Amino acid sequence: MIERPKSPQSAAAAEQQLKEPVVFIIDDDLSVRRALTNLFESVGLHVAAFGSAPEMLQQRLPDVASCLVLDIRLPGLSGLDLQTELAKVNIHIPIIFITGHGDIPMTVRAMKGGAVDFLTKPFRDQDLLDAVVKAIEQDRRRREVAKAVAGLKSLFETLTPREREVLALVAAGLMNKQIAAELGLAEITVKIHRGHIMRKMGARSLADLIRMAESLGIGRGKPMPTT
Amino acid sequence: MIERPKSPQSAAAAEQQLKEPVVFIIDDDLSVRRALTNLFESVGLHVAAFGSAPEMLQQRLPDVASCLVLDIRLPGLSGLDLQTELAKVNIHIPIIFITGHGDIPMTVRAMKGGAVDFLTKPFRDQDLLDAVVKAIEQDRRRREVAKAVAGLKSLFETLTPREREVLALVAAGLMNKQIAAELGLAEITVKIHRGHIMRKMGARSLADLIRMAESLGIGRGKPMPTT
DNA sequence: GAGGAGCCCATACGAAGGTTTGTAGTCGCG
DNA sequence: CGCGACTACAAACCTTCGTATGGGCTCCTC
Repeated sequence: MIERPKSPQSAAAAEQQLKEPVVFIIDDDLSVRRALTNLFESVGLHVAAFGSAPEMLQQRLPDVASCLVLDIRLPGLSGLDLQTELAKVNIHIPIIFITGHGDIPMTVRAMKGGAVDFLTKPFRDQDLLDAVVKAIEQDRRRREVAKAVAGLKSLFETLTPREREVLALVAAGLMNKQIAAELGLAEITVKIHRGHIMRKMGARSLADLIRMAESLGIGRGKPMPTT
Repeated sequence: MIERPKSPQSAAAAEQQLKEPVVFIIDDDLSVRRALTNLFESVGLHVAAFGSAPEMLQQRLPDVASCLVLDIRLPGLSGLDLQTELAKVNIHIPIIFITGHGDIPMTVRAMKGGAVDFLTKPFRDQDLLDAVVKAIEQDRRRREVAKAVAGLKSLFETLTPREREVLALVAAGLMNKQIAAELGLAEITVKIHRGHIMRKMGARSLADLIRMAESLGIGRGKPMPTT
């Protein structure tokens, strides 16, 4: 459950394994990569630059707030394609597109796909920096929420099947005797399950438990769009 | 609390006061308005068309699912400006932009501002219809949620100041005796307030009440981005 | 085949939640 | 000034919750 890779395979991802945000760059033009790298490093941001999408996809993405500065026009897998791919694999890194020759449909598709910003060359360095800072902050918040939910999920998984059933009915607001009837149990049994649930979930009050269940999409909530 | 206007002041808004969705159109070109109106009416959608933004702003917007098809280039108040204005006044109608001469920055601004879609002329009728249908569905869902929250709010407003304090602490998961201590009351008094709260809010269980409090941003929730 | 996990239940008891009935003080308003 | 609201509390009573102790069953694994 707790896994912590100790042998980083990529130099790029390795050095900022800790907590510093990282800006990923994908651009097939080396001089652009260099310029962007310099720009970001000049404000103290860590950078990992790649010449193509596949190069980046091979990497183990570090578990820190990050964003991706992406040229929309790339040989092979285009920027938009990469955006689609990442979404498919459930990687939600915020993307900032840059392009020299973009058009409106491309822009619309990118923004609909959740892009943070879309800049046309030439752009002001400051605009890109602003977008990057904003994107990283957004990713940081997203990761916070995701981590919290993941924590809840792992707690939930320590529950036995029966306990999960009981939890669902508790979250629905039924009384112990109603839950017992529903599941064909004695009330005392429900109480015991309930006690286990509270302890395992680390809930300090019913209000707590209800909110946890809500976050997990149990009882009355609709399933979350995942991490 | 229940208000239902019976004297519609605008013909346009009047005829679909009931439940049919409405497509608003703003375009300074009469022929475009006509064409779009025909297009939408041909698929059974109600339409209200205007030649400029102020014309529409004067209207009483009907309380039904709707969307706005907006030319980005308008004399006076531009489409983007209107989008900004509407956001300021807390009107969240989904907007579909259409334009003949758009550029990417405009597109980005529009999409960042929450636009549903951004079409460039010439576009396929079907694309516009798809966008409109999607936008209306989105608005319908938003209105549902907003209505539910508004209902909760009006219930909450029937609570006395003291009852609200108690509710907050209940939602935080405190026991009656703790709430009593916190507020300098006897436990029995808290129980009585609690009973009133349950009845006034129409909560059928504590789980119910907790979720209501959550929706209202009470206890542990963060304030919602409003309606 | 001993141990553990998961499930079920009884008895017993104390703690917490909730209602009813009745009392009482303060305020503001018509 | 009387009435209604909001507030607060007590006594009495019942329900619901929660836990502890102890017992029993099945299934699976080491």
